[in-house]
Amino acid sequence: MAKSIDNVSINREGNHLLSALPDAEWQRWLPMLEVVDMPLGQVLYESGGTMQHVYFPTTSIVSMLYVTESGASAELAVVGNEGIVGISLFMGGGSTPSRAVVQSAGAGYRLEALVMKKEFDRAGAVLHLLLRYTQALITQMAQTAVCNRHHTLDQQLCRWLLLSMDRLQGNELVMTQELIANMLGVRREGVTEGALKLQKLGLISYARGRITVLDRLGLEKRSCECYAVVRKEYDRLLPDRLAV
Amino acid sequence: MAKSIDNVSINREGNHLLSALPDAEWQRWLPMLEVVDMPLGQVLYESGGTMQHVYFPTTSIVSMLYVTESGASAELAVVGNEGIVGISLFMGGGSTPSRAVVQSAGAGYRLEALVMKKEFDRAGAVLHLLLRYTQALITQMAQTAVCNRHHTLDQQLCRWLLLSMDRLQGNELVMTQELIANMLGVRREGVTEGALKLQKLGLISYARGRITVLDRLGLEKRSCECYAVVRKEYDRLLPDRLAV
DNA sequence: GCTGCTATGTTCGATAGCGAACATATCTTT
DNA sequence: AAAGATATGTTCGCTATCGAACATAGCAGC
Repeated sequence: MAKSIDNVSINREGNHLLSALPDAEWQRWLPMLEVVDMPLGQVLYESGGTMQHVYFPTTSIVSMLYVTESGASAELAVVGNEGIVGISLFMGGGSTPSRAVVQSAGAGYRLEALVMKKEFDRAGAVLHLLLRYTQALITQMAQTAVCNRHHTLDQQLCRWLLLSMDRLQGNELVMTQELIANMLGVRREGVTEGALKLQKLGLISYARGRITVLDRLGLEKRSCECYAVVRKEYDRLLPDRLAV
Repeated sequence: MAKSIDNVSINREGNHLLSALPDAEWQRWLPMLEVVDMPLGQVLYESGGTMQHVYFPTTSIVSMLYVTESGASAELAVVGNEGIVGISLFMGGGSTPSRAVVQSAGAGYRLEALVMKKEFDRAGAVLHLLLRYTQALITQMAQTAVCNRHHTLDQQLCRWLLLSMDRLQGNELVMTQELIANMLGVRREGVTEGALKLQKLGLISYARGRITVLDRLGLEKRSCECYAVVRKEYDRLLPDRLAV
């Protein structure tokens, strides 16, 4: 139990938005923040559904995913320890046409929707921090749109790996090619071919759902510009977050 | 001159965000709002550039456009009389990696950046209105990403025509196929072929940069779901706007 | 009424990614 | 050790879109 209390105080650094909070806010939020386990595939909110909580991932990654009428899917953005899941809560809509799914199992904090809304409406540092984060997220979504239009599957795979690695500690990613294909909105076979190339080049190695990045710079070189644009914009807008 | 004053009072209805303002705000803004002409191709802000004003289009349409390193372009969202150009100003970033270009000539209001920021930071109705609008815009960008991934050029052309028509009065659009191709991020020839099909079906007619929509419902049927999703979300989030 | 410019129409080979079917390999359970 | 499930590898024909080249048609200016 002492360990658990330790974790709580340590983990303030686990999510960069939380760690960027002024001390007063952090102290006020602390008793209301719940540590939650976020297993692979968990749906944090459904398309059009109202959300009961917002989530601050620490060791997990969450995808904002859109599923078309015909069943095809496409990731709009990915949220990890740098962000928050559920922006539509404070943006005023309360729901979005997309879905939030845990893409890489791990942990996070959650805060009740009502509490979050009240904190946001104090119109202080929290509001400005969250809006800056939202703009970074907008950039990611915009770049996803561009990338979907103009860049090859191989480039997109690199971009996706890099974005994901930035949101995790270590250089390993627990993720099948099937799931990656779902995120990118392409066929699994396409991801297999792309991954094979990257492995032959010595940039990554993988086996049955475990991908290890061996050469980060190599990936960046093979990626389209989209990764760097997004990365740069996150760094610019959220300078308080920890280096990754 | 009397006419011009008339226009001002009439034109409050020209932009739905302005018309949704509480009366107090409108009265305060009125002397600070500048009527501006917005000619085709005008760049309201450049990628990464700071903006001096925010714009409220009335009879014009503005595209948020991203241009890749290789010169390819893709529209992220379109803003017309329902919205505002320059959200990054109040979101906190001050700039974005995208560009805002006038896609259909017309007029609009503009407000000085500093004034806008001050008004937003009053944290009242203006803030909430603008954030709801921003969420609608986010939906449009998300749907653009999905559409770029999964839908055919023909479907996207229909979506684009419908989104544009919603932001203009009348059923005519002054726009060359070359420009449309730029927005959709495809070749001009592809747009020509798509437009030909639509014309043969009697859904539109066009000649040298003038497109007339003859059968709106027909376009909606040929469009992908993306148009309806975006439209619905705008209606949900901005219920005060005028019917189009 | 000619000239040039812009907008649209047409064609052809190339290619990235799709859809489907099937093969192999590794892990899990019994 | 056998059986099943899961993850990855491979192949083949197909289609939408691309890239490029060129043809036509309407409008603008001289």
